[in-house]
Amino acid sequence: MLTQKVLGVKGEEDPAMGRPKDTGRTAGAGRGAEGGRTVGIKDVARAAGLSITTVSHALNGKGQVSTRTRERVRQVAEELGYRPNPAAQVLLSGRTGVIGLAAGHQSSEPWERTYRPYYAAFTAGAMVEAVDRDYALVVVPVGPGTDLWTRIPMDGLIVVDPIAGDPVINEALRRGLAVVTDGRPIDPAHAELPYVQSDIVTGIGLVMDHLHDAGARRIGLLSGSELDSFTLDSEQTYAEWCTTRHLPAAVERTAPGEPARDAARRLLATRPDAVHALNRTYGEAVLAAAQALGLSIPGDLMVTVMDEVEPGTRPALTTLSLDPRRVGSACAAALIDRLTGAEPEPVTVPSRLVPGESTQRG
Amino acid sequence: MLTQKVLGVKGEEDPAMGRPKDTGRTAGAGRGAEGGRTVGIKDVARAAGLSITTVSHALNGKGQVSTRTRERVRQVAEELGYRPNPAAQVLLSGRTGVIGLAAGHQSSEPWERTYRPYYAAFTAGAMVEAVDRDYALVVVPVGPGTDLWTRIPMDGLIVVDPIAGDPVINEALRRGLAVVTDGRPIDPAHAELPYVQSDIVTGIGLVMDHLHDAGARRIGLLSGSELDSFTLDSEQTYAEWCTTRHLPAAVERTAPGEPARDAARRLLATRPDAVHALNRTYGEAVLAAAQALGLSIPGDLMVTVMDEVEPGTRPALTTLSLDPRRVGSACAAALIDRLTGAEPEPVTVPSRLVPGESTQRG
DNA sequence: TCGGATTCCCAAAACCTTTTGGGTGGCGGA
DNA sequence: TCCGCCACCCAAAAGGTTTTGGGAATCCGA
Repeated sequence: MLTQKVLGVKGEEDPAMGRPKDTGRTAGAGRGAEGGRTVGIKDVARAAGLSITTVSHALNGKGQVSTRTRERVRQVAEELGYRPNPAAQVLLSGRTGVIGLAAGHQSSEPWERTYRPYYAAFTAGAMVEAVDRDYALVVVPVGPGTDLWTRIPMDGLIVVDPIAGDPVINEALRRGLAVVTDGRPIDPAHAELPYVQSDIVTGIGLVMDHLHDAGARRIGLLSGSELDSFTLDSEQTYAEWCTTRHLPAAVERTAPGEPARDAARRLLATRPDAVHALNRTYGEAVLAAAQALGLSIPGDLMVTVMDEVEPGTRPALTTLSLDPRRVGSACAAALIDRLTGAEPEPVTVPSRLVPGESTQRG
Repeated sequence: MLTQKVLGVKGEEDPAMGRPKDTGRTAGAGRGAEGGRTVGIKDVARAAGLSITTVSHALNGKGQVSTRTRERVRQVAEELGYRPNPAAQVLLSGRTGVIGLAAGHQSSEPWERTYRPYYAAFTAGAMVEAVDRDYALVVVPVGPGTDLWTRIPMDGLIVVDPIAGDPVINEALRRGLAVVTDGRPIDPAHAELPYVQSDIVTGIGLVMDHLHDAGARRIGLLSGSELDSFTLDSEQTYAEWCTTRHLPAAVERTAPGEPARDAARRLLATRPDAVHALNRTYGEAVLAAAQALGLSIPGDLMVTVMDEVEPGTRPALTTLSLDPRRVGSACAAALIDRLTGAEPEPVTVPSRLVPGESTQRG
């Protein structure tokens, strides 16, 4: 009886399918040099015996065109397979319907970040929001010597973690693009830009309180060399927290190009009983350095990290999660608000603490 | 001593930064209705007292222009902040430097898939490949009633899991776009398209052998309602495997719109001792249905699933992983080959089996 | 039959750049 | 002195669409 089903599966299939033995070679279509030029509105007009104007009006429901003519134009256009050239429409209207997402720091290997969970989730959130509002999102690489993005038409740009004097922002503004940033712009020249930020102040507070409650008294911070608001605010909030509690503070930063593990080693040399790391890489570096020193976790050292966790899973390291999907969504919303004339609402997205084993003593 | 460091951090910062108390309101720039129109090549020509032609030549290093003039043009253009309008360049050259990635089936909620790990990894792979070869990647939503993607200029399109008579492919071809698919095109009309595919035949073989080695003799397959090559090839390979081994086969499909759990229940009613599920959702549905029946895993029922696992982690469910990043990369490469005149190499990306607890008896 | 209002349609400008195919003036050689 | 060549530059077309500002019929009432 089971076998019957399988036969059924085999038999009732579309006859079109065959085993994949054919090679996937290239086809004929395309705007190549071959015969078939694309059919333009001009061709439709000629075929219908009408003017270009009338065809345009008929197709777009704009001007005064008799119903009969309108219908005939539709018919002819359909037969010819006419499709308006998007590039021409963009040139004319100035509106592309595309917003860009600048991925990658000027200061770092641009694409390394793409793989990171934060970017992936951010992108997904921004994409959905954009599409909901009838925009497409193009993720563009930026970085030293990468000007590809300037050659692709777009209406606005989302810049993640802007830095002081951010060249991408400057170039975008010069081009007349609307700009929204994820993270407060550091540069005073960009202070007027709309932005979305994660609630780092509260988030760092959550982490520190959590560690403190777990018994930590010498909490170190492993930070980065990038001067974005996330890093700066994290460091500052951390410092204020320590000062308020009259507890010692130790910040260590990875120099540009330096392996995170070296910075982690330096930090552990200050003998902290807990460390908060500003991203996953740094967190792993702390773990590695701790292991090299024979420190047990969480017994000798508690570790927390800024990272993204899959919803519903429990991370090994206690994690401060920034909800990047919501941040991305908010960025896209703000940018599109700006493009459509609405005043973007300043947004602060709350972060949440996901406890893991790395801070659970006993 | 620890405290000193913190003071250092607070003190040596760029004076530009301040606490984030200012609201992120909108700025002034933009091509809005306000005064500042964008400066075009015409403005540069006028300012330099030259013709448009000469300016263009000077800026692009094309025609015969004296070094002195060339330099002066550069100077003026810089001062005016001239940037060529990408839309005009696209209209003229016909080349956008953008390739699209169609996300979502015509038959399914378009965005549901975006969140899936497969898409995320696929996108990342395609994006990196595209950028390496000086193309940008725009992820466009497709689905019933979604024609947004047709309005954005691009040179080619990657279609994931094409179905019979795929409307996206047809529309793309009609527009003269180059098309590459992830998964062999089902429709005979698209048989000539270049494609990249995962090695499903080998992959299913791995899964079935693995289950068989673990003692399974009545292996069921939980499949989907989409008629793409992934589904079809999986089912067919599965059926052939069962036939060759003279073992019973049971395939159950979720009807469109039907909760996966119902199909899983139907499948378990055939009393299999192992089930392979064609995606994560289906795998979870099998687990849920098994639990409802009081079946223990892997004791009473072994479960395998097609899914992506983070490299270096061990999944709970034994997983057939398709290496979507490589697939995405190969798709982008093939598409760009096609655009640049090269003949795309047909590619088959191997899949790998990652054993988990769900098939380890004893 | 004429004027005016309608109805339907069209020519041309505009969007911005690149490229083609000259055109102009100066210089050297004859 | 004249011719040809060279160096430098430019006008105009092309690319495909939308929109502006009419223009030519047609129809109605007077």
